[in-house]
Amino acid sequence: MSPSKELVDFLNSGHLYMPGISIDCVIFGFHNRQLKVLVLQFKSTDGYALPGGFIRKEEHIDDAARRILEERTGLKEIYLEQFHVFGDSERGRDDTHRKFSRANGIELEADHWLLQRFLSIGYYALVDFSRAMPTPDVFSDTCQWYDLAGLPDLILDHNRIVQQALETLRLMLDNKLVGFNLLPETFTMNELQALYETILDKPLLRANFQRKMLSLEILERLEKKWTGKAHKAPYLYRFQDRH
Amino acid sequence: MSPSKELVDFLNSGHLYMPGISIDCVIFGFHNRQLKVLVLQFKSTDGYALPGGFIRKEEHIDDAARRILEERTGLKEIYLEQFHVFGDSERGRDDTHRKFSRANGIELEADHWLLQRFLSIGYYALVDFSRAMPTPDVFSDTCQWYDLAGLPDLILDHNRIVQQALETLRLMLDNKLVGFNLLPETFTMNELQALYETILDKPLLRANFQRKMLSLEILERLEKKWTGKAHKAPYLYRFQDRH
DNA sequence: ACTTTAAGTTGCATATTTATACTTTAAGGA
DNA sequence: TCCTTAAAGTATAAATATGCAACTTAAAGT
Repeated sequence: MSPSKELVDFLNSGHLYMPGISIDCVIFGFHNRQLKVLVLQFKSTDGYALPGGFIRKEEHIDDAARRILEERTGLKEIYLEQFHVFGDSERGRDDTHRKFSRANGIELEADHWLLQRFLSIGYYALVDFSRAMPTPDVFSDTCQWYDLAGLPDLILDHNRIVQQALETLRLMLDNKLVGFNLLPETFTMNELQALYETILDKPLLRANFQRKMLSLEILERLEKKWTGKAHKAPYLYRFQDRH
Repeated sequence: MSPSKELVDFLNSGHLYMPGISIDCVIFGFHNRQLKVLVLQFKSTDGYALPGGFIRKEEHIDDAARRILEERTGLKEIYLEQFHVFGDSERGRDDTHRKFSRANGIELEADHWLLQRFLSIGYYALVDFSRAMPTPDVFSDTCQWYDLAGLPDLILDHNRIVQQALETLRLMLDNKLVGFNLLPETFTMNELQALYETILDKPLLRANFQRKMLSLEILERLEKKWTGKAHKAPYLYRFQDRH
């Protein structure tokens, strides 16, 4: 098979980026009581990977992460946070990139920029599942949501990166109180509780959860939501604008 | 002035390291109810900087940080943790390194490896003030403890790096419970409380602090300490060996 | 109307945290 | 010797938070 122009251009674009450093994004979504993560599937190979990319020579690393997030989801102004640098000494020196290129019609030179050791800065993002538009990059067939529990084997240390992102998210849930992009604009108390239960992976008591959330005074109660169900209608809530 | 051999060797050693990435260490100590930080003063200039260094091409980033820590303090097996990557797009592109080299007798070429943009991975370490042996590197006149409150102006964004290390330390104090290298082998409850008060920068109630610490079951109570003071003698404590 | 169901709320026992008071002990001085 | 002082150690009370269960409310089906 003959290589695509986009692939050739990319493989020749090493001079645009900081060498030896990449960014990988763990993009969390929430749907049907399940945490989801965006995963790419490479063209012509069976490799799965986190959305990632490189840092332009004149670009702030946070801007690079935001750019990558927007390219994969179309979303801007999302909660996005750096959580760890992955720096094994042999990281990226396996044959992942060589195999991918070969499967797409290009044999990489031994000193190609993609074949060197790479550090990766991990970022995690929380996005509204219903608003994200998963978009493959030019090297991928698909960009899809996967249940956290049903993730495929990912390349390199990407499974570990997801794991550590999740641990960081759990820690942050107690401390910060993330300006929750994981839910749509308005939501019921039940939906919020389901999100917490999914992230923390443990059941919470309904009465206590409600009391706690309301006492934090970060929620705004709106009109009731019509459900059509044979029971009392729940209120809708929205996160208060932070000054 | 003619440049030293060490300096020349170092300036020619760029090929040994990952390009564009450095490590900066915020090394905390504790003495006289004050948090201290190790700071280097460059030779022949008035520049102050955090101990830092570069990552060898085949070195895990955590090993690099440990190596730098040991070179500056002589200490091994210290609590050391990565806390943030600093990645402004212009970071390292100012004239800090050029001025330093010029003051020491070397004019850097425009494309010298030290003059490019650098990311820096921030690590913080907690060390026993009394056991550390501050040791300047070949580019520094002194390596000294400075009170956190009385830090000089540091190069680049190093003051901000210290600030963020401190914030991370405060957060971790609640969650983890850091295997405290900041104190000597044995200490009184009062000394431990003073440390907490200094890190958190707020007073704590003596009675409650004692109860809390003892309930954690991480302390071992030893014999009493003779103070010669006109009051009850305090017990000495030690952190329990972890399994 | 009566039933079913889930939302919203309330009460209370228990646990944890915060604040205050009391007891103990080492040393100094009358 | 005995009283005083000061800080360590301990106990108690008050205020909050959490766990658990029950009660009330409202929307829709029968």
